[in-house]
Amino acid sequence: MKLTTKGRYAVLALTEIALSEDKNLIKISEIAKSQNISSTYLEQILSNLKRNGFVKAVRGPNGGYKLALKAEDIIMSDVIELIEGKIETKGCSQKHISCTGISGKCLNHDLWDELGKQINLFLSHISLKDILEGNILGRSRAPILPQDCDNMTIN
Amino acid sequence: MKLTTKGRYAVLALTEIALSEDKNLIKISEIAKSQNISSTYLEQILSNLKRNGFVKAVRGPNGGYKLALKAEDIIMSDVIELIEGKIETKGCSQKHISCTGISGKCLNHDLWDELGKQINLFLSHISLKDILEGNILGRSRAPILPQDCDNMTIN
DNA sequence: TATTTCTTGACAAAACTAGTCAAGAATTAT
DNA sequence: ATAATTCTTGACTAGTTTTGTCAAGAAATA
Repeated sequence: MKLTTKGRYAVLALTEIALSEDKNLIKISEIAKSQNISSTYLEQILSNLKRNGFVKAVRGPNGGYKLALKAEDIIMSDVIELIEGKIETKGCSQKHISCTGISGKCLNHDLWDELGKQINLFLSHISLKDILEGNILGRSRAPILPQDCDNMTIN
Repeated sequence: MKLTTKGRYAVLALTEIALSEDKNLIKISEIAKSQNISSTYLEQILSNLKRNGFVKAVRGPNGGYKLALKAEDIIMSDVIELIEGKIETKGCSQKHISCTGISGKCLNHDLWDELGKQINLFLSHISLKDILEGNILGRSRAPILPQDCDNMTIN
């Protein structure tokens, strides 16, 4: 599990691209200047977003980037997974051996699995449109209490 | 935001220590062997947990570690924050300058702030006791929908 | 045809992770 | 007291990852 500048720059760039939709195209250099990011570093990130269908590029004079999808269809969990890789955590250090501690059972996998699920669940409910509209604050939620679990199906 | 082996080893070690509570003390070498972790590396982690009041150490023959708190009072958000540092993410790359993009407003801070909040909220509801009892799976929750936010107070 | 802009891949400094190692301090058993 | 055991602390290090830079090239347009 990690979140580096690369993931943040990706969202930042998408936001800037979306905000320029009226002008149709925005250049890497414009995003880089506006956000104080190295433009050569941004190239890598945008190139990746392009290869995976989030944005489209136009070369040549007056070229630049635009969104390839509608803002509401650009989901943060997809973007972050593309740029940062899958959010996954192993609960114990066993690599090939089956994972059993003194207890005879690894009690830790569940924690990290569920945390990963929680992060993904959160990000999968947030689109670029939500960001543009400032619809983010106050959305996090406490987990379900154990006593509540009994009568529930697990997703 | 990050989660490394150090954080996972910490939880793993706490679990092993808790499971040995009947024997009262467990040695670093026992945990290391049982979980296939370098014992010299574990030393650093347990030393840190000790300095911060999560476990107690007894030196000398038949020495070892035990919990300094009840399992239900060892909260995962505290443990992870101690070992990994604060879960915090900056939404943009501006360092000293006030954070304004083309939009005149940074639309990204909210996303990372809220994600950090979500992670902390999740981990703050999970104690070592929950882990020992296997009470973790199925606890993650979808975020609150934007339209639901209007009538709610933000925590 | 020249200029602009994206494209790709190689390269590299700095920071971080995941350890190792060694000297020492405290405790207990003998 | 002494030896053995166990934790304590801090310095050190190899390897990986992050965060970039750089250069050569391809596509589009004026």
